[in-house]
Amino acid sequence: MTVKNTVKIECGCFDLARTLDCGQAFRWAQTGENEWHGVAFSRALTLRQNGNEIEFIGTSDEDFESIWKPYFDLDRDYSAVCDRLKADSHLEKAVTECSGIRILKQEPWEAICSFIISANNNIPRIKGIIDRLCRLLGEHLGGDDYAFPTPERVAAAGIDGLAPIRAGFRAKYIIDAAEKISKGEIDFEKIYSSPLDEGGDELIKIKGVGEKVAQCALLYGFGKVDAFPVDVWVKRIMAEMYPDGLPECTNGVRGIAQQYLFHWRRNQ
DNA sequence: TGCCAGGATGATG
DNA sequence: CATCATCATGGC
Repeated sequence: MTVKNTVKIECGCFDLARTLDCGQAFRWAQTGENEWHGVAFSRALTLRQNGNEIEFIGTSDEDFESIWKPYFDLDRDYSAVCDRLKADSHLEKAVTECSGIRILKQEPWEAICSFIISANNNIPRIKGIIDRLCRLLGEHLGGDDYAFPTPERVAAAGIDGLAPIRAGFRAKYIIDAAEKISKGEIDFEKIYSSPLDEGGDELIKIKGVGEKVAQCALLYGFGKVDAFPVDVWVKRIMAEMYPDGLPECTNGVRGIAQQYLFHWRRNQ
């Protein structure tokens, strides 16, 4: 029997607000001055930050180890990663001004679905659509918390069943993803063990998953920290910063660099 | 290549 | 107030 309690950690390079609200995950909401609440892996969690101290409220030691540690990428040395990124004069600004962003390792299906919804969309509405999807089809976890619905539930709902979430033209893509994944047509093990482009090819079998969504899913859903959306990176941000191409220093952690740049640009 | 399919939201004029 | 672009697409 697991006991719910509060787990406290000391962790530098972890800014709760930036990590939870930088456009990589869409299910966290600010509930207080330094307090956030959300659901991942069918578990609700409240987080509080005080300087370097982070409290994980309402979890168990087991869940902290098996779910939240990998979810918040707590075993990665972000100080080392950020130092490496800061060696690049262009990234330095973004990493310094937006310090403390960690890459969340979300559930693969949730990441795929979330980034399908992100196509030609904006963050407030992405959040709204996902919230309605979870309320409509997700398991009720008590209180105001709902799990992200299983692909089976979503597939069963069908395009018409998704009407209330108001996903627009994306509904048919969500259903295609739910169907293919619930039938086992997408080989998750292969994605985990393959090089980036092969994993991307597997994901692109899903309608609504293009090159960029595939890279997002690899980064946020499969922990492939070197994946990043080439188009967004190069054309939007890097074009001004890097007329001569990508900096070498980000090899190995490009996804992390991308997230810092994305958040930095959003705050300009 | 460019546009559009839903539509809400924040930025901007 | 109006108008515009929006984080990741696909089909015409």
